[in-house]
Amino acid sequence: MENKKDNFSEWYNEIITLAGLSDKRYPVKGMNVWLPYGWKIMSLIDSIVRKAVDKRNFQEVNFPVLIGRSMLEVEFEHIRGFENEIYWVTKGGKENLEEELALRPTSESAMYPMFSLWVRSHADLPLKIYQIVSVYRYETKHTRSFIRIREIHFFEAHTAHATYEDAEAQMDQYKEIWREISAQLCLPYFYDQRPDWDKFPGAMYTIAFDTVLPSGRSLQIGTIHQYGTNFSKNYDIKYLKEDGTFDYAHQTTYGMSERLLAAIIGIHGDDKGLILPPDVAPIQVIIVPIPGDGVMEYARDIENTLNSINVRVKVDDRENFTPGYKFNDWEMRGVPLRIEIGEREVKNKTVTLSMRNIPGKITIDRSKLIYEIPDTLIRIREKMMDDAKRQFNEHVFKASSIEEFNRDGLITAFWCGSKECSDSIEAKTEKSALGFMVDAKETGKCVVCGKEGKLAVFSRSY
RNA sequence: GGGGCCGUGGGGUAGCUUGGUAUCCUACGGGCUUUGGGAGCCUGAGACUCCGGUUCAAAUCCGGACGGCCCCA
Repeated sequence: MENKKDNFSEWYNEIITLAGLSDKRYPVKGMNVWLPYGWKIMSLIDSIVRKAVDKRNFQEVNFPVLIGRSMLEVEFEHIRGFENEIYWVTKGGKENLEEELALRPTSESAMYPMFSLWVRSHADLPLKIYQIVSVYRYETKHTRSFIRIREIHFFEAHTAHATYEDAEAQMDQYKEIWREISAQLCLPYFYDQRPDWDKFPGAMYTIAFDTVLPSGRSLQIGTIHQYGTNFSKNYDIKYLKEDGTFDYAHQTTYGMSERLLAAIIGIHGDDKGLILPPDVAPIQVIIVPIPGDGVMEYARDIENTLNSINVRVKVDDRENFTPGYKFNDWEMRGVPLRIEIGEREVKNKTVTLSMRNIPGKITIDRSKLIYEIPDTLIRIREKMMDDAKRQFNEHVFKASSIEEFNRDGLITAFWCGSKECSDSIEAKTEKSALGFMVDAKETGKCVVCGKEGKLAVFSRSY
């Protein structure tokens, strides 16, 4: 297997193939086939996301994939941000369509004409919906599994509120949701506010959640957008206030994609393969029997016990592979915890545990399983988060001059906010401004022009 | 838009300079023996991107198409 540290890109491609996550041989460029194991992981990620938003009163919907040209081309800057990457459906059978239809690149223009019908009065607000669907973007750049593709597995939440303050409160709630999700996925991140020229087309402002992969390049894994009334004015989403006057709704969105899976692969994996956070592992505990008297019965019994406490467990009962092969195979697939059972364990009424991310093996009494296994899965998750944070911090450098930008990773530095200074940095270092760090309070002199600036983060990004 | 590199079984490759039976690893089917850290032996099936040219003969040389990758704008 490729060496992760020195050949990250090759390692990344190889592990996706070996672990059976996705098959990129599908003969349409930029469109890959989700394989069973990869799709299962993605589905578990989705269910974590669902749980986090459902409990905050979002409701799941499912909009059509096709959007009429007239809906999309409502006259304002939103469409211009996407016009070069839209797939158009122009024919039905042999006939040209009267109105061309777009495959959604994102769903504002599909949803907001409906919002306009649904939102009548203040009693209809807040409106909080989401969907998890494919979106389509004709990427011209180099495609890369789960990172840059043309059919994207996408989560998008959309809200409408009575006031700007309510919409701002929603922005804060998004951050809370993200804290919850990122803890389960063991992903460290920065919040930063995108520069105006890089915000979501049509938004007032955009805040991104950025992480960094071992290559030193940053990866945007989530964005939240404050729309204010930019969209509601164009899609005519207004409501009757208590005083009898009308006002436009204030809107926000939250977007994430299969890049979450890319981040999990890239950040946690090692030279043996994937390491999956227990919360998204299709198999949390793999039981490997070492053939012998009574071993299979004992293994099945333990499987039943773990099933009964909702641990995702499987016995590897394949007969044509040796235990050693199975150890390596499941380590490559990232299973967090392995139980080994042979005649020794049967005789002593014990099990032997091996954690994917902690060296060594331990033996415990079979009677303690129902407490020890859930605790161990939590320990594994905590260790993964600690390791990921350490790795993240090793890729963050504070720079007080442009010369210090020359390292692989995220660079934090003071910046005045001007496009000229960001362009100048990009020309010299290949790194560009991701944005101002949202929670940083410090001020200082811009590393390019010396004017008063705030703390910003720069990187070469995916 | 400009330039460069590359297309060989499912995956990874050798062979190409100097034309002649296509190599090895892995994965896959069958069989026997194995199983506490990637088992062994036997056996089977499987490939030169396409079109044209040169030649007795093309994976190899020439031209073109298609596809992939990289760099620059």
